Amino acid sequence: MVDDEPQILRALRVILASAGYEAVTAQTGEEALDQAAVRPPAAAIIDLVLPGIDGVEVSRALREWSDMPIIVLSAVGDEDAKVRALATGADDYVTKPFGPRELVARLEAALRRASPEPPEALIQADGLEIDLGARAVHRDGSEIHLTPIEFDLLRLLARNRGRLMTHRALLTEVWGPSYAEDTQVLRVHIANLRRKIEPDEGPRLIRTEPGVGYRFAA
Amino acid sequence: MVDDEPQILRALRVILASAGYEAVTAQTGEEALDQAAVRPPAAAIIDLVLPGIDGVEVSRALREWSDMPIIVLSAVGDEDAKVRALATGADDYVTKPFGPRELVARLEAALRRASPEPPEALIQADGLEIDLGARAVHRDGSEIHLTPIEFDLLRLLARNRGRLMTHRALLTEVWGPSYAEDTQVLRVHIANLRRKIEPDEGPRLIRTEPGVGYRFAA
DNA sequence: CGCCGACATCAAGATTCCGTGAAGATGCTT
DNA sequence: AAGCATCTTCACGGAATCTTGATGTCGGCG
Repeated sequence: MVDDEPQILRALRVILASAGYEAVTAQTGEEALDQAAVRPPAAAIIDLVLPGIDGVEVSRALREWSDMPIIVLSAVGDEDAKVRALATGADDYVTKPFGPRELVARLEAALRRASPEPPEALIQADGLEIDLGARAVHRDGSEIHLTPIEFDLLRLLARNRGRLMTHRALLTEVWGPSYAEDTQVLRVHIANLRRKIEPDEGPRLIRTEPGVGYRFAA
Repeated sequence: MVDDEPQILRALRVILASAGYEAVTAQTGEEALDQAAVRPPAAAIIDLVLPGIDGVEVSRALREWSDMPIIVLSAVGDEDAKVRALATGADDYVTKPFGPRELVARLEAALRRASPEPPEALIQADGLEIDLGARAVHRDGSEIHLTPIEFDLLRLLARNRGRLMTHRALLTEVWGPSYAEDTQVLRVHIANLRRKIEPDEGPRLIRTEPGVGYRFAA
């Protein structure tokens, strides 16, 4: 949120906090751009009139590198100002005074549009495809059925490709901290997983590091 | 564009035509939904007060199967009405009177946000046809009657073809967050749905992933 | 060469989870 | 008030999954 009047910022902060959002504030455009660069927010609410660079310029600068929803606030209902802000890249233009619930509703409508669903990764290795989003694994086009534990294990190993995962790390991640010492159960599930995903010939995808843990081929 | 006053429709048509858009008009919500189903427009501008079903209901019905940008027009600046419309799925809410250039600017801001490829309104899989707009399901030309919950379940699964939907995701989407743990009721409805839509032979359309959720065949 | 630790594999239980029929419960229509 | 459609809850057999114990294998080392 960017506004040169601390009073407005306080009010906005209360409104957003009660709707479950965390607010980061700035009083000038420069300050806002600096903060957004350091820690990009999910959305921006920008007052039109600011000392130094104005709200439209801030919007334009944000749009250079970000798709975040931008809502411009203003006391002026001038049509030219609205058109200019919206054409520049703002998603909405709200004139003061506004109701707090309306602002939240407009913010949420903009957020809904901006991020339908973050794309999930697709990991590939030696003919094996791991679709994290669909929770599915394929080899040569045909699906391989994995049980929940097997998939969790594979996902953990594949996300840390090339890195060595200790017995303890695998056990605490998949089974929980209370299983940290139970290497027996880990061995069984690794064996089951290997039977399903390993290629018939060639080097193994899951390598054993005796005494330490397992590693997914790089 | 949907409005019960022909005068407004004419004005809107001029505004949009001068901005380079082709406008299709309707005077009631039912008419609008019919036209949208036949030839889906790129966006919708809907008056809030309509004879019969109102603008918010039209928005909700469109959202059942479409992601098109929706702008709600209204003479009432009531905050409740705005919040309700925006929460239902509208992208913007413009109060009359409005400037023509502002409307076009808001429309273009909404279009800019819209996804390049619209989601399919008719899903087909193995002889099964799911018409999201009409909330109807057919197999081999004959209609299959589904209860509201069954249709919502099927729609959610079919929209995420191939992706695994967890119990929690299905329950929170269809029943609401408070039902997130009630897997029992989910099992019963999945069974009922399967009885109605599954082919007599061959692999199942809805596949069970024990301990995790369900998946609609890819 | 034999022992030992660590691992892989196999084969039962043990446990959890799922499918299904049927019996209330609810709400709407006639 | 009765009928109807729908949703929810319960009970139980069966299936899928997980765990556990036993056995076999391999390499290092005294």
